[in-house]
Amino acid sequence: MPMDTFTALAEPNRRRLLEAIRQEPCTVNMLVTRSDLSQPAVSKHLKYLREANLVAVKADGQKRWYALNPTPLEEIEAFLEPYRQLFLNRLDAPEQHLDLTSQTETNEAD
Amino acid sequence: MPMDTFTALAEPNRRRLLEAIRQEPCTVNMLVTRSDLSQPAVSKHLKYLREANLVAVKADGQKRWYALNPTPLEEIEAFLEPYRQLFLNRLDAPEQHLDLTSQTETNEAD
DNA sequence: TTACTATATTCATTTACAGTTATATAACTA
DNA sequence: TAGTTATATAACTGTAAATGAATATAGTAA
Repeated sequence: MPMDTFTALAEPNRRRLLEAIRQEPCTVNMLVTRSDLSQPAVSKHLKYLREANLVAVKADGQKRWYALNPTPLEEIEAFLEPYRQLFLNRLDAPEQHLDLTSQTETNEAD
Repeated sequence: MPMDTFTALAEPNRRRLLEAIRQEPCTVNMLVTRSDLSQPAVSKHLKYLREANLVAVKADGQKRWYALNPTPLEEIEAFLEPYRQLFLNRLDAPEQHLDLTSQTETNEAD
């Protein structure tokens, strides 16, 4: 049973790995170097990220290039959407977040 | 050690409980009725949601009214933000998704 | 007081997962 | 060919958490 998106993101090291992969495609060794994790630990986390379809792999000789697949994050986005206005109301600066429904002024030249 | 926001949301039943609480404040019995969970199971999940500070409780006689505290969800929002433009580009219909922050180099033609 | 209601907690069991060490496999290099 | 590199996997240990049954606690009502 593959790991779902929420569970994959629940682990902080996996979020950091995904952050690195988001910046640029990475090989396993690059991720080992940029993290505090051992190579098997990185490979195991990448296995879960693959199962959650959050990363795609491309073989290149011995190397495996891991690239981000952001599509499953839409599930998180969809979950978060109804809550967003609720916590946006609590922010200090109320001008920075725009109201979706009432769009009185055009903001295309910004 | 209290449960963090991501881990609290990793459990599907907890997400459903939070959905119910988002619609309106709920007592434990209301949540038991509206879910497939036993009363102890609901209470235990609520304990985790309390630890994650996602809900606030108000005692009212025997009843405990659970209300949503959306503030910790800002952490999820902050994590998701750099990814959003990446998967928004893949959507078919250009919906009215809000883009609060400054866009670096968005695409006007596709 | 007793009985009932609403909620929380304890306990035991099971499962899932994180981390390590060791090993396996495939590709590259000399 | 042997040796090295890159990555994956297996086996193991420890821990967190999911689940269910039983119980505890506290408020309410008779």
